[in-house]
Amino acid sequence: MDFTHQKEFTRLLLDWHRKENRREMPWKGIRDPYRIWLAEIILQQTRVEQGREYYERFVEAYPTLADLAAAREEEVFRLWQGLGYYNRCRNLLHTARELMKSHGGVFPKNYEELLSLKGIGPYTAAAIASFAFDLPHAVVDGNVLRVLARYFALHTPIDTPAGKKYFTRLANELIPPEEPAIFNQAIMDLGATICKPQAPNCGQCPLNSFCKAFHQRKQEQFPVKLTRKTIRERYFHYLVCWFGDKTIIRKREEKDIWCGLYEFPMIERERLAGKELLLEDPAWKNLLPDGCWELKGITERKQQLTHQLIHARFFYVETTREPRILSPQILVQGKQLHQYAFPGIIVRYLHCVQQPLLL
DNA sequence: AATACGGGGAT
DNA sequence: ATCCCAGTATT
Repeated sequence: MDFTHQKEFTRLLLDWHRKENRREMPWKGIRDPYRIWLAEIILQQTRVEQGREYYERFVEAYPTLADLAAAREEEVFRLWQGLGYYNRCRNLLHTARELMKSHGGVFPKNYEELLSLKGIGPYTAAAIASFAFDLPHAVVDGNVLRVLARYFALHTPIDTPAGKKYFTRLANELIPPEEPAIFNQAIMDLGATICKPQAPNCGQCPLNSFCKAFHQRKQEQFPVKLTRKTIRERYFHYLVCWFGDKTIIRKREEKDIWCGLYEFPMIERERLAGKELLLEDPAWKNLLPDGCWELKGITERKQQLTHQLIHARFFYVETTREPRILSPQILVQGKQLHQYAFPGIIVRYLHCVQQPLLL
């Protein structure tokens, strides 16, 4: 590959990082691979400010890999509640246990073995390899893609496997083998603080004298993406059935959104449905024996996900007889609900509507 | 190669 | 509303 001003890129970036502001983060500069790993998993597709408190929470609850591996899954998911991308949480625990069981509780010290672990992809493997072990692997995240696409004015789309490979190879040409961690830290800091997605601060960018996109005043046109978007609309109907101070929940195990979280008995339909149709459905009818229940209220909420818009309708019902639970449903007390992790749409519903029952 | 997977902040 | 965030797994 032939790129102009490669040498200047690395030199100016490191010079800038040596003197300029660095964002303060609890995981910055640490060498413990466990905590680096934990931070990187939390930060996948997550803003630093959103992830920070989750990191603190996890370090407090599980100071070491062994502590995390020994934790109950329900508890770990409860700590993760609200962060999104819940497979990260499942893989986190899986890999913690895998490391304790098959690796003597020690992180592998090379890129390939790190990459083979569940939940660790190219970015996270490079982050652990460089930050914990000083290995010369360049991280390639959204910041890096943007900085490189602009500096070299590269039209290669960043959101394809081929594009990722292309930018990864470039980043690995630029990284100085003697201080990979500093380089990785610096390029992400630059992307986050100066080479921002919108309205980049090119005027005070340390690289502006060699930045090809800036020279063309086209910095906003990079990076190039193959935009595609289809939003699916879904209609969830929840039965919030109270028998005294107890209600029914179940864990979402299917391969779908919110896998691993809990929810109320739910019927999905092509469109919003009324109580007449839903209460005829065997799934709910069997839970509510004739004549001993009463519908007390209906609440609607929406939640926008990346590729789905969820319309939820909550049916608040009280019964005078104990519902006939079918596995994997469970009957829990309202005051125990806080032990389980729920999707945001349910958390907000409970918070606003069901306060007295939760105490 | 395309798609799914969350939730929140910034504009 | 739209974009994007210290990405990864699956099909």
